[in-house]
Amino acid sequence: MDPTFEDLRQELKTKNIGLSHQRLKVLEYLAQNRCHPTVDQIYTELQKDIPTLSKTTVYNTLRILAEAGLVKVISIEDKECRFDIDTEDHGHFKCESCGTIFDFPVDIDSLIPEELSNFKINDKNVYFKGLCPGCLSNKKEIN
Amino acid sequence: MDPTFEDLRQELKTKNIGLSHQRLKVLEYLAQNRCHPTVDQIYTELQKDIPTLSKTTVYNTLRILAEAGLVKVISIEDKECRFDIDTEDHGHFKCESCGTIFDFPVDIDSLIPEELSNFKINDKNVYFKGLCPGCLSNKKEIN
DNA sequence: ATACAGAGTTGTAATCATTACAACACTATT
DNA sequence: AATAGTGTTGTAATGATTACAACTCTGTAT
Ligand SMILES: [Mn+2]
Ligand SMILES: [Mn+2]
Ligand SMILES: [Zn+2]
Ligand SMILES: [Zn+2]
Repeated sequence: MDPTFEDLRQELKTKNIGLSHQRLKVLEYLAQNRCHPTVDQIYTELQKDIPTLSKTTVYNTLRILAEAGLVKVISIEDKECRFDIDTEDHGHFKCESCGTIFDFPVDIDSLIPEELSNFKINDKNVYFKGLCPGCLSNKKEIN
Repeated sequence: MDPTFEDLRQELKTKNIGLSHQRLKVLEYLAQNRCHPTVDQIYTELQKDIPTLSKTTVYNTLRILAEAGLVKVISIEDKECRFDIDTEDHGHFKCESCGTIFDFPVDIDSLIPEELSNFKINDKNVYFKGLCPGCLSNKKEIN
């Protein structure tokens, strides 16, 4: 189900978006690191490969990919966006202790109420916050 | 169901939070303006009553109220927080054209999957984005 | 009354992610 | 070689939020 890097490359071509080296690298990074990275993580990692990379390019690329529907922007809070190559509907759980963001399945469409029948829905988000099992057991050990 | 201003005042007292003039005004504003205002909206409006009001105080107050569970912070995106006096579970729809945030009912608990049974959930959010009926019909008129 | 402590408020400066913008590089076409 | 178009880069601006130190207010102990 998860699209391969090649699938994504093909989709860019279809949408007439130039296949620059930097764009492909950002896309590849997202395809291989499905941990919902921040701009800074992407930038810092790719800089190892592309020493001249500019953070502006990362921002530009992510905006283009998001507009093309290839990545989803996740704004759980933090005023620091995260990016998800998985654009299928699913929920996110952010651990308030370790910061990890977990995916979980959600049948979002089943909860659209009658009241929204006259609205045009473009984007659906479900996210929870709390503590993950790992951090919960760490806490127990301390007590 | 909606708590009155007096209920809220009482709850502050119970939680040993000082009932300063500024705090009560912020609380009152939120109780009377259920449009999910921004810090700036709250600040600008209250300044008419309290000319010496500082924006820092608004930030401080909202943090205290949020920590006490009296208001809910909504971070739909925009890197501009909004505040909701309604802390019961419900969904939010943000119109991408006029910016209005609508409430809608959601049975959030019904969609918590098995996979999260070992997680401690502190905060649940559902929000959609798109176009509201008003903006949709405006668009039709133009075409 | 005076002094003192604690809580709350205020204004200013810092922080930090994001955006704007202009110069530069790269590629293809004439 | 000149030109145009696209993409990249670095720097400066923006804007919400936070840090911080000075000030005010109120109640209490001396
Ligand atoms: Mn995800
Ligand atoms: Mn609401
Ligand atoms: Zn954790
Ligand atoms: Zn609208």
